[in-house]
Amino acid sequence: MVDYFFIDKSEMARLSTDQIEIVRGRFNDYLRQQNLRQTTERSAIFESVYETDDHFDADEMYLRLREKGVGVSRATVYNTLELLVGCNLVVRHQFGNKQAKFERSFRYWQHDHLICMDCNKLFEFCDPRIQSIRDMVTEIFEFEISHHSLNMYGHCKKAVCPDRPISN
Amino acid sequence: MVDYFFIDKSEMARLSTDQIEIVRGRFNDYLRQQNLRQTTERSAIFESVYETDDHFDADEMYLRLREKGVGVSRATVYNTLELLVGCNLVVRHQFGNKQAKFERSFRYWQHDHLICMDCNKLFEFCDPRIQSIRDMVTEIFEFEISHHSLNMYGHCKKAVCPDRPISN
DNA sequence: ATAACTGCAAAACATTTGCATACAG
DNA sequence: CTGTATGCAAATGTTTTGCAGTTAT
Repeated sequence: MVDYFFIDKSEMARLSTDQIEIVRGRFNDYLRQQNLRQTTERSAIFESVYETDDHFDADEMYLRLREKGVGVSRATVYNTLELLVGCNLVVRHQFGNKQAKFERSFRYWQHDHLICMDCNKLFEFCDPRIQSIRDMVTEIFEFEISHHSLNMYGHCKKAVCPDRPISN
Repeated sequence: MVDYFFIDKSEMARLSTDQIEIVRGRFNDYLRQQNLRQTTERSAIFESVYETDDHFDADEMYLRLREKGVGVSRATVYNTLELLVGCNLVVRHQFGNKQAKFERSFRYWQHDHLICMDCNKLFEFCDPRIQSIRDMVTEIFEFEISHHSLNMYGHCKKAVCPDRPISN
């Protein structure tokens, strides 16, 4: 009945070497088209983003790169994430009033998010009705919808949220 | 066919004196219940919020109060908006990565937003399918959804966005 | 060569916090 | 009275910017 509703992470997890090659090609084509340069920093950031499958913020990416011994500045991380968003290889999310989160989007199965307000854990779901809503808004407002964001915020019904951080 | 889909602003615009009285009562009851004080600043902010029908940010509210000769600090505006959100008389929205926007929520018709990426104009709509999605997520993830935010971002299809700011 | 990119540090921006003073209950 | 709330200014956290030096094309 609701198979389609869950996101099967394993199905969209790590990309094969071939697939990464394709995406890398897209990024490089985009840079060329826009007369932007293919620098070692941009490539390193691209690789790191496409190595991971989770949601990350700019600073996490910065630290992740540092740990790997890749010396890039925060400014370059922000700049490159922006470029990746610009060529649709990364999407930017805004959950509540926290800092922006990013997620790679090649072979991205359009999905929305459920956020646990106790532990901040993220769940993904996919409901076909959202597409009908998009279509309706497109028609009625005569808009071209470029993207949407649907976030649900709530509390896990289990007695105690298993991941709730210990506090006051 | 889609009458329900548009928000008729005139239907939910300015509240009558009686209605404001009721909401004011709710705010004061909330303060009492929480052992918080009813200060002139909090009251002034409440009045100003409930006098307006649009979306505003904390700084706009601060300036609006200053203009009216009400001397409150930004800190108090932030604090009081937080209280109003806490007792469900105001909702906080996050559109893109901009600063938080607030909107009064008494006689609030649950609605979602469409944002024009050219001029930042806001449109409101209301689609019953979003409730079905909420119900589904509630059931499947065993969550209690406290609120959601659905924002669509796009471009107006008319040749030129009439409100597009003049720039480069 | 030369225009674009980088790192750094400073700036910008929204929001929060610490603390001395003021005031509601 | 007494504990909260306030205003101010400083601190915070995230993101952007300016600039001198570096590098891809």
